Amino acid sequence: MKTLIQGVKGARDFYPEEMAFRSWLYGKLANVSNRFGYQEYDGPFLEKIELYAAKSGEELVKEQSFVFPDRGGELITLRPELTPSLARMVAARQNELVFPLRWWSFGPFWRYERPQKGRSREFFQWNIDLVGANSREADAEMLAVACTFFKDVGLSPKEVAIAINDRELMEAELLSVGISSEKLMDVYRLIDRREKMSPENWTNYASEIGLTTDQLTSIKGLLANTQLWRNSPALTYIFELLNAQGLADYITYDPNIIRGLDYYTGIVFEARDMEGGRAIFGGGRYNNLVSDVGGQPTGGLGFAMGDVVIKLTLEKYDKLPRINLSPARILVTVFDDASIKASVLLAYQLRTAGLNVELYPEVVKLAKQFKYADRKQINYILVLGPDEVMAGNVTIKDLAKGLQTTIPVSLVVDYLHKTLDE
RNA sequence: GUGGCUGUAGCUCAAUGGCAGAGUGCUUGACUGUGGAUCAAGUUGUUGUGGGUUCGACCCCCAUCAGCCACCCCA
Repeated sequence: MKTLIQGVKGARDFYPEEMAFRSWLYGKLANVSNRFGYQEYDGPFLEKIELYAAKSGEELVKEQSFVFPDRGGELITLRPELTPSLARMVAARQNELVFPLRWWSFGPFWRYERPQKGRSREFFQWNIDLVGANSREADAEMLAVACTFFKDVGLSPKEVAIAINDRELMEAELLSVGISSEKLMDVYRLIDRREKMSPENWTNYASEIGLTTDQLTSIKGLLANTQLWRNSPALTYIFELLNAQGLADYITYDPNIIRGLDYYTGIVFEARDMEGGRAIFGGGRYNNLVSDVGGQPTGGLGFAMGDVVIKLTLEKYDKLPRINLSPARILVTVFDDASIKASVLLAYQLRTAGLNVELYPEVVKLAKQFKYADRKQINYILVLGPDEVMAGNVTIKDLAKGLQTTIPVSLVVDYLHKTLDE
């Protein structure tokens, strides 16, 4: 025990049980992505630090990313997010890609932070983006993708909700109460931090960025107005489109949602557990990102969801899938040295017929083989003892039902196919 | 990066500074061709790691590693 070499802090092992969940999750989000016509892609796991420094701010990258010099001395970053890579890839082939493009990805990301529940240093993330369409229909589609995912994994509107806001609306409202356009970014940051600061600190922060008491009062008024969306034809229309798809139950309007990242230009949204807990995913529209990395101005939007928090949420609401970890549902036992060849042959025949079959790898007591099958949740056990071999039969036991039957070997493939289909 | 809690058998957890335990699991048997139930016996440890204090340390002190919680930050 003490001589075991420990894994890297914050990195996770995927034993078959965890891997099964990861694969299940991948299947769910791949299915949703594909149903909306999105193509799977991926970026490199390594990027130059400049890609992130260009848009995210150097502090963020230097302190929260894995950065190391390669042998040539160049600073390399383990990707902390995918959107900059996406923008770079789009910009690099802007003239040959077919827009609007719908892309999705599921892969590993790294951030150098102190691990705790719901946050590790190595995690998987689903990214999905719609680039080259600036319409409100595009906005509504991205939200529909998110809602559909929740529906597919069994999370109801009572359990999770997607809060949405629009930076264009907030900009108009803030300008109307006398905030200058130069102060907008500061005010966004102020709004984003409200939940994370004490009221006094928040008020102090407001005066630090040069807001008057009247202005702050106006901002508080805006943030308390859950009907503010009615001033936005765009949001009103988006809600209509979602309503038409029966997905509006997941959506709530929240003027406090502004998101921390500077690059959002339109709608912003995040999904939360209704009973508190971390944000399950976040996203929004970014119309300047592609041009920021050197491409032609191209708008887009998308969101990213981490595997850790969604797993916690599913766990909390008892929505984790019950996955049988054994690919094989059939175990062929071996009885003794005399009959073992018959068992090997039987397993071979079943596999040839397309069935997943385990053959017990050594001659031990039948009880031990049965126990093995039981623990591995292998439901069907085939026994080929002297009696069966002599008569050309095989005995099949259904562990779940506790029933067993003996049939001719020639019928076993059909029998198992039929039984497994039930 | 800051503050706090925790670390004992494969797992869940006990043990006033004085013999390191229970449940569960595992092995074997009751049951010489049958798991999951029951019963019996057996088995499981450098108490995270490294130092220190003490006649004596799982217990107290220091360091370190890891996990968790709250900050910070959110990609």
